[in-house]
Amino acid sequence: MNIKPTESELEILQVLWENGPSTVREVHDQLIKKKESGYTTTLKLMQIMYEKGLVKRDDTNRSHVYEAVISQDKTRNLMVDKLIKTLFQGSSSKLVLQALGHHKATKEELAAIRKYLDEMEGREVVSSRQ
Amino acid sequence: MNIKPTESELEILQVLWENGPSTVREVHDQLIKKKESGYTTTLKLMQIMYEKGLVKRDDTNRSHVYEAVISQDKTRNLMVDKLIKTLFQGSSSKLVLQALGHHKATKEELAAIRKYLDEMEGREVVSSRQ
DNA sequence: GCAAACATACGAACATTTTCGTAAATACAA
DNA sequence: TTGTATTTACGAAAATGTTCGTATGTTTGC
Repeated sequence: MNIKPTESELEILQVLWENGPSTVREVHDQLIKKKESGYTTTLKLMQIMYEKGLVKRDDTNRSHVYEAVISQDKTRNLMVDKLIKTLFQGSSSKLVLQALGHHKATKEELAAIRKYLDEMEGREVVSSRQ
Repeated sequence: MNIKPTESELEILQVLWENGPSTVREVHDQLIKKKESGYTTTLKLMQIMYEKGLVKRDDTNRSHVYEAVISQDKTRNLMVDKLIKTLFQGSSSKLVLQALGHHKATKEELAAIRKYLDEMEGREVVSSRQ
């Protein structure tokens, strides 16, 4: 998959990931909560995404139902990868420290990260809980 | 600062951050190591960046010397912020786990992250290793 | 001084992305 | 049936980003 979604395409994918397969109308109704735009604009974008293979669609009914082809996880990975390459000299830990340094995380989140580090280093996870 | 550098602009900023204030020639010589392109293309881009306020320049000499206005750290933060907002539902820890999960980090890097977590949680750093 | 090399300025072509108007088909309601 | 609303398809304008040719001025070496 060599395809990098554009900004607008990402917004649409976001809706499809959250709400599952949707019609253009449904996607558009979500989008306009955030930003003014015409219906045919959303339609056109989704048609282009279809041509690109970013979404598939069921056109048995008059209102076609679109579904994301590329998963959120894959896309996240793609974008993180690019960011690390272009802005963090290929160092994922730099990105991690940047993210932790500038964005609040809850106790639970930090614990989750720590747990992940533990597993990664092959340590025994301390059973400090019931 | 409402300005989001474009892809090409980021490449130029990268060079300016690494090498400090530079002439168009110097920047261009770096860029062509990665990608074919004409000199006037680089020139034009840097002129546009100047108009946008992304760089400042010293034009006392014939070869103008350009310098990044926005710092690498600020830019990194900006981009990470956007990524977290648009793809990770505002959760920085999701981004962190994604980055750690899909990209190799060295032992030292992992240790640095752990140390950061320790400090963040106000814990004593356990010296459990040599 | 003069030509070659090098620098900036500028406009325009080109590419990509976004936006929307209009037409045609289909469903729906009176 | 007839008109109103909804949908897709399509083309093209508008907006943004990238690339480069050409003109013009400046420096350098002979």
